[in-house]
Amino acid sequence: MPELTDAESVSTRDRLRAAAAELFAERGYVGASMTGIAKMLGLRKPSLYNYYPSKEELFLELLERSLAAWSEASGSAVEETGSYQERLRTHLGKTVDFAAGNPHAMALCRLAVAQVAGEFGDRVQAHLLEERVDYQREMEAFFAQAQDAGEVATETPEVLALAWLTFLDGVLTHQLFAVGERRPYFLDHLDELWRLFWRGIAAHGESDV
Amino acid sequence: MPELTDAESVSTRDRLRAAAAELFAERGYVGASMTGIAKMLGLRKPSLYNYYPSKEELFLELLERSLAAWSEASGSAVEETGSYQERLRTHLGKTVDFAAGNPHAMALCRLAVAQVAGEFGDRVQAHLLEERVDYQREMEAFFAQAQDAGEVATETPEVLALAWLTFLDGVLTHQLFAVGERRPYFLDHLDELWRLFWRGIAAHGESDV
DNA sequence: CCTACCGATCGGTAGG
DNA sequence: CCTACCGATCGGTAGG
Repeated sequence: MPELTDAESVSTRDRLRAAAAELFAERGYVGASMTGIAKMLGLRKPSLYNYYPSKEELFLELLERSLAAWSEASGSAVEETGSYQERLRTHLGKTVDFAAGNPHAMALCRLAVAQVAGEFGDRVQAHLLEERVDYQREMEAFFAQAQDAGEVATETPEVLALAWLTFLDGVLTHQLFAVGERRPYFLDHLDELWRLFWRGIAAHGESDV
Repeated sequence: MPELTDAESVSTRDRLRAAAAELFAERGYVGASMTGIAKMLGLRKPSLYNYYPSKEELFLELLERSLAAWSEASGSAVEETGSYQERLRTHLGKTVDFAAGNPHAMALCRLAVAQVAGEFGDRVQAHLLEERVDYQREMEAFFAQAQDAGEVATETPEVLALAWLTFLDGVLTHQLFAVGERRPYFLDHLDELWRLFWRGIAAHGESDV
């Protein structure tokens, strides 16, 4: 918990986080050096340690902030208005928009899954997996409600949530491959992809309400 | 192109590749050190340079071999027998089986997308993207045929192939999160996920053949 | 296949 | 916020 001194040092802290997220995303955990991050800010390496006590702490806070920002930006599908179909479509749009606008956040999460080694890597991986399971549970609750409303198929909510995660991960992978493209080409087809997905999980012809 | 001397040195080369793939997968490109790879083989670092002239060449060959093995193991969906639905299901099964049995191959590909820096990183990324586009084109041809046969919906083959890639990437992401689990839990639901996916892209009620 | 070694860079600290 | 520095490790080479 670093203490805040004045407005300027908060601002430097923000710039530090932005630079670090960029370098971690581009080069991986080990490949991003503290010297490299400092250079992006026009500073020398030791100055960074006024803001974060170690590289590990810096990475961990970036990851936590990314997950929190993501979660906030994509909103809770359960709390939207309209049909469950509309709610999920809105949730998808928010999530994709966040990922498009914050490519580093997505890259940090991918990194954290596997490519951070040792005891620290295990902590990071466990943290991420926990968030993922929480999200999965939330979506299971959403699909259970959608099922009660007769909007989705009669598979278990667990399977429906798993199908949603599969679709969402797939879309985000397209985003990952589109780094560098100003206008990712798959975005032009997002709505068609969504419609095909929804058709797969929508309730069958007869309504049972 | 290293020259083969005798049976023993080929075997050491194979062990080197296996060890290197494992360490790259676990720690990323920079995080995996030549010393670390050598230690896994009970050798000293300089000995590795009898087999590969540099770390970059080693990584590149591992990536190419992984892609080739993957491509061979998952087969061409177009060349299977049976309905297009059956062909695609078989293709999915082979791909998932390969990924489950060769987690390092998958990890190397994820690595290569983003976390290899500099000029070498650009080469690697371009190589991978090319393979992906080739695969996408192949699947577009598959879906064009399936459409002629009246098995799939009337979206363009491009969109259908994109939907397939989305589904497949999503499934492989589940696999990525399941590293360490002896029996990835999502595999128990693979067939249900497949059915929901197929329902989304299958031809609508009336047949137009 | 090894020992010995190269210059460069790593995360982090001391001290101001 | 800096200079100066720590021991460790990096990819790679020389020479045998």
